[in-house]
Order: sequence, then C-alpha cells, then structure tokens
Amino acid sequence: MKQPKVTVVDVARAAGVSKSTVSLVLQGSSLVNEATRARVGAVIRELGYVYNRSAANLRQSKSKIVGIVVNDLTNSFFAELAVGMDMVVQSAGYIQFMANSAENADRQAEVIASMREHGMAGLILSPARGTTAADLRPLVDSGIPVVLVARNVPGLKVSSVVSDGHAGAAAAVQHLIDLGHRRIAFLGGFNDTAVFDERMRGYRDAMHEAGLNGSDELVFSSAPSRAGGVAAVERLLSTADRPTAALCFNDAVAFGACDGLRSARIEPGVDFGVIGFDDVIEAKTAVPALTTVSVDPQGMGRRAAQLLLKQINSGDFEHEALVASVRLVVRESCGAAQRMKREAVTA
Amino acid sequence: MKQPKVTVVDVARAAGVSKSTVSLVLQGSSLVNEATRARVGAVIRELGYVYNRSAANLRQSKSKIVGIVVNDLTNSFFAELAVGMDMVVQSAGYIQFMANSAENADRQAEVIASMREHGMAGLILSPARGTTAADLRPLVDSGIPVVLVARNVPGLKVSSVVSDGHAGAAAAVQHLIDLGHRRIAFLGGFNDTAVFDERMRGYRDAMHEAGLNGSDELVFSSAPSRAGGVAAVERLLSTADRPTAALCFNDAVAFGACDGLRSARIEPGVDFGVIGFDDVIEAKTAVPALTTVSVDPQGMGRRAAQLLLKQINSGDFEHEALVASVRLVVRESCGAAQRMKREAVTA
DNA sequence: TTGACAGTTTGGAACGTTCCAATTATTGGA
DNA sequence: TCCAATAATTGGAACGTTCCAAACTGTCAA
Repeated sequence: MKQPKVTVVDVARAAGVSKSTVSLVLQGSSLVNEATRARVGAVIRELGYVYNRSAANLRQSKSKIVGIVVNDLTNSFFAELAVGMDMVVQSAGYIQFMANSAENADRQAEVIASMREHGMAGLILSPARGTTAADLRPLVDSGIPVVLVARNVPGLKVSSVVSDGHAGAAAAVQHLIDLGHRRIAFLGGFNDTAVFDERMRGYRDAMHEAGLNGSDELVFSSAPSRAGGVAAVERLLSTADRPTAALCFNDAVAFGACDGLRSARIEPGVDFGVIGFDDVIEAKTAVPALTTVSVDPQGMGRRAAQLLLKQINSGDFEHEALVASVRLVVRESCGAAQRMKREAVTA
Repeated sequence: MKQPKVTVVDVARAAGVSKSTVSLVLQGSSLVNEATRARVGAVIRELGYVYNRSAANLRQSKSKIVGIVVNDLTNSFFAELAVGMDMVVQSAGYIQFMANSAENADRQAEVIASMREHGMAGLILSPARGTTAADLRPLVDSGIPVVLVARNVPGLKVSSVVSDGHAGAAAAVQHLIDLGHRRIAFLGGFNDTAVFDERMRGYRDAMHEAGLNGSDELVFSSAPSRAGGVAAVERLLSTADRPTAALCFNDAVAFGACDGLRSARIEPGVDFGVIGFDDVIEAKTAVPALTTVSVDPQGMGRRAAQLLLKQINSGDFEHEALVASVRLVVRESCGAAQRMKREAVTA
C-alpha cells in the first residue's frame, strides 16, 4: 500500500509544466494562467499529491505551527482554555503541537525543546508550577513569541493573558458580606503561586475594607482539587469559631467543599455559603448550582491565541499584558436564593 | 533579539570539523572520537544551536510526530484519553499535533490534512460523529498507520481500541436486577452511533436474559451531556408506568439524571437507581457517588498510543482491535448501599 | 617497507520546496 | 513591421540536514 510519495516534480511532469509553475499554483499566485492552474489542480488530485510543509518552510523559514503547553489538561478549566486556543489557531490555518506538562517543569522543558526543534512559530504556555524565568529565557531570546496564559512567570517579560483574580475575589467576598456573613474563610490552593496570591489579596482587601478580620486562621490552603476541597473544609469545620461562608480557590475546591459539608450534614447554600472561582462547565448544573467567579476560559484561550498570532505576523516585540475581566455569577451555593425566599416570606 | 539562526555548518566551523562530523555527533554515533564529541558538544551549547528536525526528516523521511484528533476535549472522558496518549507519546520521544474536532467532521478532515502535510508518522483518532470510512481512506491507503480510539468507523480496516460497551451495560443492568429492580430504563445518547448501539445491545440482552421487558418505551435518548440527562429524565418521570432505575449512556447523562430527579424531589440512590458509564473523575466524589462502568480512559489512551507507536516502528499492517475490559464500580447512586443498610436492619 | 585494517573524518549529492532572474509567448500601439 | 510592455513560464540555487563513498591517520603483522 505504501505509495512511493509524489512530489511537485512528479506533478509537474504529469501536467507538462515546470516545478516552478506547480509551486506557483500551490501558493495560489495570480501569475499563472487559468487553464494551467486548472490542469495542474486536476493532476494534483489525480495523483494524490500531498504538500510537504517541512520542505517548504525549510526554504522560507516561517512555519504555520504553534506550540501549546498546558499544565493540566485533566482540569476542565485548562481543557476549555485549550479548546479556545484550538479554535482560533485552527481557523487561522495554523496547526498546534499540544502537550500536557502535568505540572512537571522538567517535562515542560523537554516538550518545549522538542517543539522548538520542530520549528514552531510561537508558543502559548500555561506554565507548570515552579516554572522560572530562566527556564524560558533562551526561547524568548531566540525571538520566538511567547504568550503566557492563566498564570504568570515572575520576572519574565512576555505577553500574558490572565484573569483578574483580585477583582473577582473581592467581588465574591463583598457579595457574601452583603448576604450578612461576617466570618468568611478562604479555602484551598497552594500559597506558592501567583494566582493564589492575587485571589488571596482580593479576599484580604475586601475583608479589610469592610472592617472584618481576614487573618490567617481563616485561610485553609490545600491542593486545588476536589479532594483538596474536602480536606480543607474538614479542617475548617473542626475550628472553634466556625466560619459561616467560604470563598474557594477554584471550582474544584468548591465542589469538594460542598461534598465535605454534606458529609457533615451541613447543606451548602442553606447552612453555609460557598463561592467558587472559574465557572467551570459543571458549575451551572451542579446541585446546588455553584455561585462562582466566571472567567470564561475559552475566551481567555481565544484571546491568548489571537495575541500570539498577532505577534507572529507582525514580528513585533511589544509585550501586552491582558487582564481578562471577571464577573460574579450568583447561583445557589452562596445562599442568595435562600435569602430571597426568606425575604419574600417576611414581606 | 532575533538570532541569525545557527546551523550545523556554523557549529562545524567553530569546532574545526566538518558538518558531517557534527551530524554524527548529533545522532550519537559511535564512530566519532570521544574528544571530538566533547568539543562539538561544547560548541553546540555555546552557540545555542537548535536542531532542525524538518530539515532532517526531509532527508530521512521518517518524522517523530504523531497526530491526535479528539472529538470533544471539553468532555473529561476524552481529556483523560488525550492525557494518556500524551504520556506515552512524549516518553517515546515523539511529539504530537493535537486538535479538537468538536464533533465536526469537516473540521476533522481539515486538521488531518494539515497534519499530513506537516509529515506526521501516524494518527490516533477519536472520530467525530458522522465520520465515514471514505473520509479516512486516502490517509490509510497512503500507508500512514491509524488507530481509532473510543469509537469505531464502520467499514474501515484499521486498528482500534474501544471499551467493551456490551459487557459493561449488561453487567450494570444485571446489578440493578439483583437489587430488585424490574422496570429499568436506558437514558441518553444518540442512537446513530456505534457506541450507543453496543451499550444498548448490552442493556437489551441483559433484560431479555432476565425475562424482562427492554422495549423502546424504556429508552429515552438525548444529547450525551449533563443537560441531555436532565431532559431525558424529565421525559422518563412523565411516563405512566414509571421505571425505578436507569442505566445511563455515560456519566454526564447520569449526573444530569440525578439533577433532574432531585428537582422532582426524588433522591437518586434512595428512591431511584442510577448507573453511569465511563467512570469520569468526578464520579467518585459526586454526591451521591456514582455507580458506573469504569473504562479507564487514560489506560485506553495509553494503549492506543502504544499500538500506534508499535505500528510506526515495525511498519507492519496487521490490524489489531483491542477491546478494553470494563468493570462495574458500585458506589451509592444505584442504591446498593441503601439496600445493605435495610438488610442489616432486617437481620 | 609494505599492506591490511580499524578508527575517524570528510566532501558532495540528495531530500522537496521557494525564490530569483531570466526566458519565452502574447498583445497592442506606433 | 517592429518595439515595448505585459503575461506566463522556467531553470537553478538555496534552505539544513543525512548518507554514501572515499580519504586520511595510525598501528601492527608480514
């Protein structure tokens, strides 16, 4: 079955033209006669010719490949992010190397190196935990555009698209305060990441502004996963002066928190307010529906990809830092619905 | 910042050897003298030389690239599948083009064509709905190994890795029967897919074997999503002779079914038995924990990737059809836990 | 001293494309 | 009829690598 591979020269011979003409046809040049174009096109289809891009960009050294490296494809937030990038990359006629670093910086370095050898035109990176500016410096210095997404790498001057964690966290806390909560916890996440820092500062600032205590005894860090959420809320429940609501590092943690609360016969959204972060797809349909800070990961992915393509095409080295705005989506888990019901009865 | 790009010739000049020697060093050939190897290695690091794989495999025409096309990365089952493939592909020193077809066959065709132009050595495809054998024939005929995963394409002779939907569905139904259910529904999924067919046959066969009615009035098809599950269970609840349990097409549908049941004040796992399919990550931690047929998507992904790499390396055209075995994971949503409690009380 | 041999190194052709400069064919105006 | 201009086509060099056959070095036995 193995075809002996047909090249532009074979096509040329079969169509009775030179390889240069075939090349012109391939690039849709307006220089070539309509009849010739048609004839060559027919031969191409007939012979089953497949364009060899490697050979092409060996000559012109500008590939239509971008690299996408994501820290955890298993997390639906990042999966959505990837899907968003995929959409715009694909529509722009590019194709992507895509790899999952699984939060492993070494593996991340390996795949980036490999992508570089294969001639990628640019990279979108959602960096693994522990990625340093030094890891990426050689790549950046070589003039390949890099866009960081979702997480930043301190000290690295490249473009980035991140969500406004500070504003989101602050809005969420404010909402809980409006609902009457006074002891509000911060649940989940590792405190060595920039994202954690930012959301945490939003939480603290909002607490302070309302004259409330946002001290360390109210923060329960944990793995940013569902299991981590369960663990964190268990610790929370065993404290003396128990909080009545919590802002969670992300939705996974929030779901875990709900699970943990329920195991303790505390109904999330009724007896305890829970707010997540990210607005993962499941947030809307979960029971109770999760009040959360929506960050539109697909949109972020799209913007990141657009930014990268812009840099690739313009060849400029202006760095842009996009902050995706964020919006609190009030559903059931924070208790807002309950309160409205109470108020209706009182009235 | 833009480096003028250093090639093997530059390295050769700087190290005082010929480009052939540098090439030999690059390939780790044993022909080259230890001292020379060291010197060349040093120069490579010093100049920041980056190997150009496109150029290389232009000459040797065997790339280290595989293509992965998945129908819906947003669904965590397929995301896990992708992660599994990523693992083995990466460890084998390959890199992957990865794209999301979003169930769109045209888009799928486009990305596959693009990957082909970029010189992929093989393809793993989780086909979009509506993919026909004809769509893939040219690729297959050209001698590029293809492995189908999760779904089959009727009439196409290539290797595949699919889960044993028949056995899984039958086991699930048998379990519900053992728990005392007699009217058991089949919920969700589109009836135009091979996967649906297979699970459906497992359901029917198990019902018949037990002398039960598995007729059409008990199957409620819908989109294979959480929302679809909600819709399907609503239809189910409005029927006259209401079933007491349901096997769902997949976990997403099962979660939706639970949501729908709860909205109707029916507690899944207590008043109604629900079983899912796939054992998505969230199944374990959901409330109630989902009884489901576990298919280990990561494992399937790994096996698919191994199969593809084997075919690439051996160049053979033996087609293997792997059926991933499947196992019922009994948790809470089917009511088994409840029954055990009852029995304990009775005893 | 020569030849055989192993251990190293090397020049140049080849891979499939693009691009440039040059060539040929066609047209229209003077 | 001839020239200029335009339209279409073309050969060959170049891109960065690998591979082959050939060449060079040194060692050792004859």
